[in-house]
Amino acid sequence: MAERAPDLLPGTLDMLVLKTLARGPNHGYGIAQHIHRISGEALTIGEGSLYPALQRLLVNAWVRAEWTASDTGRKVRQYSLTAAGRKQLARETRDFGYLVAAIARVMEGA
Amino acid sequence: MAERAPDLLPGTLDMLVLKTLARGPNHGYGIAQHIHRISGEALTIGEGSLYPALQRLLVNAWVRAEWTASDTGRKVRQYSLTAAGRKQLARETRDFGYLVAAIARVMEGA
DNA sequence: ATCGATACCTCGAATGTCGATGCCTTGAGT
DNA sequence: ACTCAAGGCATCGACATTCGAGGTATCGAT
Repeated sequence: MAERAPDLLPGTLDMLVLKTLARGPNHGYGIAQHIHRISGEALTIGEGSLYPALQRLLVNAWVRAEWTASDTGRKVRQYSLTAAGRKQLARETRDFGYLVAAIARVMEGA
Repeated sequence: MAERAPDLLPGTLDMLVLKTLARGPNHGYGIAQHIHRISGEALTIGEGSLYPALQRLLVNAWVRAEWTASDTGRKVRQYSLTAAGRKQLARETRDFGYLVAAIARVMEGA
């Protein structure tokens, strides 16, 4: 019965993660927090969405992962964008723009 | 392995269908064609997506269906928007706007 | 007579999100 | 000393949606 608005537009998570990593390497939790904060708390990335997404990106070699020690000596997994990831980000950004523009045309009832 | 751009932004189909019906009653095929045409051929609604969507909308009473005879005497199923459907369209349109705005904030790296 | 467009619908596979759960560490509060 | 929140990684099963293919049928034109 609930008509909940989704936390996310399905299919856009990979793009958001790539974009976040384009600002510099980051770890999983940090990525989620950055997206949450910069979106004005509108977007909340659950861990059950985030880690599968990172796996996808790893498999496609769009990101690279490395276990490192954080400033406090704690182990964290640092993700960084690859060259292929940068290309993929450009592709997804462009395609997303096309789709939104197409939807806008329908919604404006031109 | 294919990096195809999706035909649709998942989760937006119901909204597009409701919006199309807001212009007046239409039948399934006509809805798909309208969205295809007005989007500049960017959006293609497969029938395997369309009819399940129409079922969802029927179940929620956001649209009404009626078997009628077309001008050529052929039976077609005419769908039309209900009052509840109009409200739902407003909701989805608003929520979609929020989501796109939130994504834009991330993508602009504000 | 057959072909392509119109028109309806269902099915299975693939994909992606989401909430719950589990494990571990660090730091702050009591 | 103990607890508990927060940070941090990850997986699992349920659920929804899209998508291609398949199935049926009518109509107009070749």
